[in-house]
Amino acid sequence: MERGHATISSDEPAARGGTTSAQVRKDLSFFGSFGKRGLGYSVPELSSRLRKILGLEREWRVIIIGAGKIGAALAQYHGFIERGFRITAIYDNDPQKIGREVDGLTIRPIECLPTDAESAEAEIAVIAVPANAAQATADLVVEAGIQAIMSFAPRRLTVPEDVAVKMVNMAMELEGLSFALTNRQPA
Amino acid sequence: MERGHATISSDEPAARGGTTSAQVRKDLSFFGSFGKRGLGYSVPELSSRLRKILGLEREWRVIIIGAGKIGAALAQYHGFIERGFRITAIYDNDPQKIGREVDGLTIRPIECLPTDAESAEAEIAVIAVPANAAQATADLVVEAGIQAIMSFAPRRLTVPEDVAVKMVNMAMELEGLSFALTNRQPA
DNA sequence: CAGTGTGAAGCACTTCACAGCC
DNA sequence: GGCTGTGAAGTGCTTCACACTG
Repeated sequence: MERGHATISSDEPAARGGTTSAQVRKDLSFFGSFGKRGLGYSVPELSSRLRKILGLEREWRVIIIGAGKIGAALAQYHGFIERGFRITAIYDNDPQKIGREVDGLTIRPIECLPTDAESAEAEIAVIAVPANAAQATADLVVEAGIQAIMSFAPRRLTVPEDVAVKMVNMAMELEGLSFALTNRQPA
Repeated sequence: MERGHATISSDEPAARGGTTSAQVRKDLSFFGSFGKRGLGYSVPELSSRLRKILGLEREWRVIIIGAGKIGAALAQYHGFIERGFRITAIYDNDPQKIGREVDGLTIRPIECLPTDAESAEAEIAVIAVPANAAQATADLVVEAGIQAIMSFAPRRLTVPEDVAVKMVNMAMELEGLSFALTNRQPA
């Protein structure tokens, strides 16, 4: 953060986040009021409160399903563990891939997921399989008792409402840029 | 799509997209009215209109900056070319990486970007560099005349307002799931 | 009569503005 | 005096509902 300020006021994170100070205060006040009037927010306290609220005090176990380009890249990406997300397993259904190692993890057959889940229960599943297998995979994951899914497949997933889903679709993001470029000046 | 319907009505894409038929009609009507009352929308016409609106009729040239885990994975990911986004170059500043090949592309030194840009102008830049280099990279990209950026660095980028920016932050997505899991039942 | 196109109502999120506290 | 916390006003998006048309 800033060079060791013990306290910050709402307009600084606002500027960073591209929003307004009022917004920041409203958001924070939703969880209670832990700022000091005339002073701002104590940085250590704010940080610890937010970590608690976001559930970042603990480590989450993440499994990756699909050891293709995206799945493998995620498994190797060390940014996750730094943020408290430990990848505990990676699965695929391709015999060619099963048994290979990715960043210290052996790719396991997807059939193992249900039994694995009993012993080493993971909380989050990353779905990185082809679009047409996405729903079946999601069903499997839900069946295994996992309640949070991040999916890279460009398909809306149908899951019970107590399961949280985040979709990431990079092609769609690019299409957003394409739209922006197209509907600006005529190149 | 559905098995060869010549026409669809607003509630079908609505269901797929997880929204309502009214929403779909409003969105489409923003660009003009090309549905037939009592019938629906002609699939070929709708498709071609949307492709035109989104700017997907042409191929866009994309460069990737940063040949680390994420950059390399993107370069190898063939989903982009299928959607009309051709990766034309990949850059890095690490001498160890420069000259290596990634999916048929030779990693080029970042210094070449300005001169490359003159000859083979790309429209979209993907920034996949460490967070602390993101802003400098963005400046470089803007300097080179590129008007659309997709960034994987967890930093807000400051760019001229005629430059479109899309941020992708997977750790933040995971934090969203963490929040959802934490603020559900007490596990 | 099925299904679009669209004003009008409803709703949620954002910004304003200011009393209250440090 | 500075800055939070928060009702009140404002703004834009979403849903409703229905006249209209092929």
